[in-house]
Amino acid sequence: MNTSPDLLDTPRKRERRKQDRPGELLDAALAVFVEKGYAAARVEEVATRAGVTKGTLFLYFPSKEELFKAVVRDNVARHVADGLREVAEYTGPSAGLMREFVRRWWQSYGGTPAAGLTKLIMAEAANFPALAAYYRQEVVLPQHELIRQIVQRGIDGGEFRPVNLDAMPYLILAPLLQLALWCSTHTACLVGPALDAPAMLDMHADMVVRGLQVEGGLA
Amino acid sequence: MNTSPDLLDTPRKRERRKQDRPGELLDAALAVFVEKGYAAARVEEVATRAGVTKGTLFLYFPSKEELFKAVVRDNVARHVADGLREVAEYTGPSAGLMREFVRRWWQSYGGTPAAGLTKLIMAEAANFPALAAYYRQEVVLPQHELIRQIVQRGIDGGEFRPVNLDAMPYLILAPLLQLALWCSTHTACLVGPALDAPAMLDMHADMVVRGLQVEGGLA
Amino acid sequence: MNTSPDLLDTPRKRERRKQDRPGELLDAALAVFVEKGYAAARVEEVATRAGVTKGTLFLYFPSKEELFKAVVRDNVARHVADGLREVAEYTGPSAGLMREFVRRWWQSYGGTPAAGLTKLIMAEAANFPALAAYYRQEVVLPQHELIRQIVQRGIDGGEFRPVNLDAMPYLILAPLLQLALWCSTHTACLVGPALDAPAMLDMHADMVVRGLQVEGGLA
Amino acid sequence: MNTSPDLLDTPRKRERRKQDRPGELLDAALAVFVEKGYAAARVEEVATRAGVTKGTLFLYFPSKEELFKAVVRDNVARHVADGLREVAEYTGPSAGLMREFVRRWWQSYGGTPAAGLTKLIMAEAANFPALAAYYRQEVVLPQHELIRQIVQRGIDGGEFRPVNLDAMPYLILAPLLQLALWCSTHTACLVGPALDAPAMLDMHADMVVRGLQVEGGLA
DNA sequence: TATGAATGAGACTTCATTCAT
DNA sequence: TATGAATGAAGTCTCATTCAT
Repeated sequence: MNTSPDLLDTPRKRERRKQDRPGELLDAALAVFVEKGYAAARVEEVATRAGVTKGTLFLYFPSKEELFKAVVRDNVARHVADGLREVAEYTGPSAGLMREFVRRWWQSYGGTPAAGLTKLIMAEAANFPALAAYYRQEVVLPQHELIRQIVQRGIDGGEFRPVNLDAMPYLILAPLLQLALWCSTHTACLVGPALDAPAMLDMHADMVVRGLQVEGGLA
Repeated sequence: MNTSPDLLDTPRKRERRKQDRPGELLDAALAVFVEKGYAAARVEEVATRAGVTKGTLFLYFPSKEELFKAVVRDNVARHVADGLREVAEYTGPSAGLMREFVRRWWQSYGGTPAAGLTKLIMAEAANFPALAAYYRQEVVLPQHELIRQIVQRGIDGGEFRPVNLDAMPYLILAPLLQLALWCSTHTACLVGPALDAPAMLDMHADMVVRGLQVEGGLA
Repeated sequence: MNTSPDLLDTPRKRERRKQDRPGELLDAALAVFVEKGYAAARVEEVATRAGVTKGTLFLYFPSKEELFKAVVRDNVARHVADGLREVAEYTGPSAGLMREFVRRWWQSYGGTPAAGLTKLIMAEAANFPALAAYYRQEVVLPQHELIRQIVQRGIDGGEFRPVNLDAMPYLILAPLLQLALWCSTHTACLVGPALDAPAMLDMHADMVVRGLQVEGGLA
Repeated sequence: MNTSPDLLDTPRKRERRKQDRPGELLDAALAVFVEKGYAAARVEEVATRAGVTKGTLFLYFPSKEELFKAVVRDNVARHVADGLREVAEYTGPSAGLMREFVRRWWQSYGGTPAAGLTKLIMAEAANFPALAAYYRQEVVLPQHELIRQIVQRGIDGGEFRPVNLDAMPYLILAPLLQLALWCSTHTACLVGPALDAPAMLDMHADMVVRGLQVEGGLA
């Protein structure tokens, strides 16, 4: 009957597991959903990967659909704007800022398991319009805004040529998204042996910067 | 009582239908699969959209899976390398060739219903590895090769700077694929009001060409 | 408008086919039903074996069930009591009569395609009680009666020992029915390499006669 | 609050059910398959007779076909050679041995629900050749061998006349099989009011023994 | 909290039957 | 009479969800 004194600071193993359950389930669910797609994913496989049984999963999430929504929210919340805002504090040439953005995007999102969300949301947009809208609001729009700001900064500083600001987010994000997509899919079978992500990112940043710089800018 | 002379060239209604059925079903199936994903698509909806009943569909395709494969093959066969090869005969500056490629890609694939395949294949790659391999072989690799050739041509002609040839296909295709993907998804909910595809394509081609041109090239 | 004079005695080929259709369909149906069972038999296969299409079959028989009933009636009508009655006119020892019965039964029923009916009726008795009753009335009971008469004749003549008349039909028919059953099923897989039917029949008749004869009868 | 001491030896209701389920389902399936035939049997009826719903059945058997195979194997395993081998230890006249064999065959197989298998296998031999082969190997051949041994014993002992050993299994088993078949089918409709099985068996054994005994043997 | 047996709605698929030609 | 495309009822099977333990 003795309650151990460390109850509060050092939860016993059992309890820690309990607290981790939702997280473990969400991780497993993300993996399975990304791999199979929403409809083809079986809740039993999610449960198994999380080390519990089907019934247990339903103690934490009332339905497959809610589990799916939680997966999206969890990963969006986890990564959105994670370190991106600090980009605002960057001082230095806009070319470097752009390269920094690309690097950080990959670090905090594209290279993480959450990148699979991109494919997932894309594939299920028609089936879960509310979720798509949520994703757009929380992920897509902020990223677009950030990119516009970066480009505007370059133009204002005379480093970049004036361009249509609205197109840039798409053109800059597209290779990043596509790369994330390839990496989260069993890449090999679709695009071939090992994509060298870092090299690709550098190349991409390079192309973007060159494409934006004023003509003969560095001459 | 006059036996019309066109009895032979004007097939009777029933027969005409029979010939058109597979095509109508494949079109309907493409639409439903793209919209819902493979697993969430119901064969009954495909049949209904094609104007027939469930049973009829199985007269032409032995299973949902075979229907899916047929959809992929039909659309791949329909568009692959459609007009792309003629690019090879292009004479003139490589910058113009690149712009021509982007324009044609959109015309013959990205802007067609078949563009939905991109999302479909991506989402189902893990569930249908054989199909993914087929797609890679017939669609991905030829496109990559073509892009490498265009860039190489530019480099050889002194118009483009030397770059890592292997990265270029990904960087050039990514915005095209992403645009196709956005357009084939109920775009509005994900990326917002109306994407101006032509403008985006021009901008993309522009960025690519500038990113590749030798420094101060036109100076 | 000239009706050829031989219309009645030498029907033209086309017409003969038409007249034969029902018979050809019944033969094909018997074969398929025996091979697959009623439920597993597909009307299309029956039609194909008869050289026509599904639709044509339904011009002659309004439903699968009616086709089945027709098959039973046709074969029952074809073989029942075919030559058996004449047994009644037999003069000579009852042992010989018994042997003659066995021989004729096989000739006119057990060895014909109609023998497959036995299995069919047995298997479908519960599903088609009316048919089973019909078969019992037209086939089973007459045969039983005949056998009872033969045995009674032997007893009356002092050749056979007095036995329970009611059991004899079963005991005498069982090996015949079973043999018919084995022969109509892909025999090999069930009872092994080639059953020598004639030898078996002789042996059976021999056993029956010996089993019936008065003790030391021929001594 | 008293924890009953028999907690371990009296499984909870749920668990007991779980253990019994396969057996209950197999029994129900045997009955339905025998009654309707494989194709006409509906899995839902099997489930209902076992007191569960459709879905539950598929928890224990992955498909209708596997259920069918399990039914055959279960019943074959249950009865094959059950008590028949002990016949070998029999000491006494071969006539008595033969009568004993007939009695036991009925006791351990013909008179049990498993007897329905005979009809089932016969009817489905063409549709399930592997199953037929299995049945032949495990049931038919051992029985044939046993019968040959019994007859041989009688011949060796001078009790039976020399006969073709290969025909005897068929002739001796045929009435037994046929009787089993009649009893497992709604007998009434096919062979009439109540077959007196015991009397029939005695009569059969009697006929066989008389048919085999050396002429004037008992005189 | 965790289990896992049980459920039943819903999907794919088959095939007897119809009917325009 | 013959065809064969089309139908739709019915059956097998899956899997999210429930609930007694």
